[in-house]
Amino acid sequence: MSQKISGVKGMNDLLPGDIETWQHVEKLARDMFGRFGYGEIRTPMVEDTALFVRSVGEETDIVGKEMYTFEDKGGRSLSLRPEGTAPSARAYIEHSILNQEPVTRWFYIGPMFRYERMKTGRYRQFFQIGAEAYGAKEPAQDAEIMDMVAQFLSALGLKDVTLNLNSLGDEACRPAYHAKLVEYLQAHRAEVCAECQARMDRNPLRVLDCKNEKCQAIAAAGPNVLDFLCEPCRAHFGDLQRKLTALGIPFVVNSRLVRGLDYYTRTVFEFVAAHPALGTASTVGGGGRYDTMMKGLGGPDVPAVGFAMGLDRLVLLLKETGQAFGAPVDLFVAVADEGSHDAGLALASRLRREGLHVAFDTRGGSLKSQMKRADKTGARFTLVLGEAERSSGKANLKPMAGGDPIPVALDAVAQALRALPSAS
RNA sequence: GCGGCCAUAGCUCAACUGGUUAGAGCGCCGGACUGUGACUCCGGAGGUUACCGGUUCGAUCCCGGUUGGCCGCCCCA
Repeated sequence: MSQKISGVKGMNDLLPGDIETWQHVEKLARDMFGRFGYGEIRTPMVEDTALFVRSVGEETDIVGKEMYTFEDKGGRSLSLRPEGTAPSARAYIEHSILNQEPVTRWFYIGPMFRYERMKTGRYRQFFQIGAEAYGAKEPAQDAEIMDMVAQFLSALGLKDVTLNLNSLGDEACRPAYHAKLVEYLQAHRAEVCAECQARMDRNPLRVLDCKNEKCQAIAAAGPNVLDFLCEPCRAHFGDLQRKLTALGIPFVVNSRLVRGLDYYTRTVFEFVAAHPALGTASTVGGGGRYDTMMKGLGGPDVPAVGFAMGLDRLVLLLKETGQAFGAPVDLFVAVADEGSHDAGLALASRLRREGLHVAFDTRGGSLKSQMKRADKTGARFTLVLGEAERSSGKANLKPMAGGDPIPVALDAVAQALRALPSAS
C-alpha cells in the first residue's frame, strides 16, 4: 500500500456542490464588469520577483514574508503572484496599451498566492476578482469603479457591507505628512507596541492601522493625513466624496485606512462586511489609486485606479444566505427493462442535442434504483422508457414534485418540456 | 513568524475519564414493493481511531514528535 498523498496546505479543491456558487459569482462579475466596459485579461500566475518588489514594495508584509519565491532552472527569481495589480500593470506596459487607447479598463479573475497562516477566509491559494482603470486621473474614475463594486455586491445579494474611504495624498504632500508622523511617533516610541516600534522606521503609515488599543489611541491623537493633503489632493478627495454621494453610495471616511501595499496614492478604499462567517477576515474587497506605479515600473506616466475582491470570502458570505445555484436537471430518462437501455441512451442523447439537461443511469439497474437516482439528481421530470413506449411512440412525463403524469410523443419530448412552466 | 485549541466511518459526533469484537444519526448500496422516487421497515458495505515513536499486562484515551485543521496576534482578499 503506497503512502496516501494529500494536497498542499492552504490550497483547496473545489468540487461540484461548491463550484456552482463560485461559478455564479464569476458569471455575475463578468456580466457586471462587462456592463461597465471592462475587458477580461489573463496574465501568468508566475512573474519576475522584481515586479512585486518594485510595485508592492519591499517593506510590505506581502513581499517581505508572504511570497512564494523560487528559482527556475535558468537561475531567474520567480514568484507566484501575490496580487493582480502589478501583473496587470506589467502587461499594460509590455503591450504599449497607452499608445492604442487613452483610457483602458481591465478585469481579471484568478488565483493568487501568499504564504500565510491559514484561517477562515484566508488561504495560501485564494481567488481574486479585480479591476484596473488606466488613464483617468479624475475622481469620476474612482467613483465609477467603487460604483461597480457596490453594484456587484448588491447584485450578489450581500448586505451590511461598509465602504471605508481615505486619501493618502501624493508625492507633493505625502512626504510632509510622513515626516510629521515619524516625528510624532518618535516622541511616543516608548508607548507603542514592539511591532509598531519596528514599523515606524520601515513603514510608519502602518502604525495607523495597528489593532493594539494603545497604538490606536496614540495614532488617533497624532497627525491626520487629511490635514496634510495638498490643494489638488484635497480637491480630488472632496470631489470623489460628492460624486459618491450623488451616486447614492454610502461611505465612511476613515483617515487611518492605509492598506498594506506601497503603490497607492490619493484614494484608498475597503469594502468591509461584518459577518461572523468571515471571522476576522472581514475585508471583502479593497483598492485604490496608484498614479505613480507605472512610471516606477519603467512604463509611461499613466494614472490608474483599481481594486480586488476576495472570491473565497464572497462565497463564504453567499453560502450563509442558503441560496442554491447550478442548472437544474430537466429530465431523467429511466428504462423499464434491459432491452430498452440502448433506446434510453439514444433518447437522452437526442434530447441533450436539443439543448435539454438530461440525466440517464448508464449502469441500468432496477427501475426502483433508477427512480431513486432520478430523485437524487433533482430532475423536474422522469420519463420511463420500456417496450410499451417504444412500440407506441408515446410516454409519460412524471413530475417529480408530484402531480399527474403528462402524456407526450417520444419525438416531441423537448417541445413538451419547454412548453411546461419551468418553475418547480 | 508568535500564542492557544483540536484530529474516531464519506459527513456530524459517541465510546462509562487505560480494559472483550470502537457505536449512532445522516449519506451510500440492496430488499420489502419483479413498470415508478422522495415518507416507513429490514439488511449490507464502509475504520491500521491522522502519522511515527514511547509508557503499560493492555492505549481512541497518558507522554513526545510529525502532518493537517480551527482560533487569537500580525496582515490582508
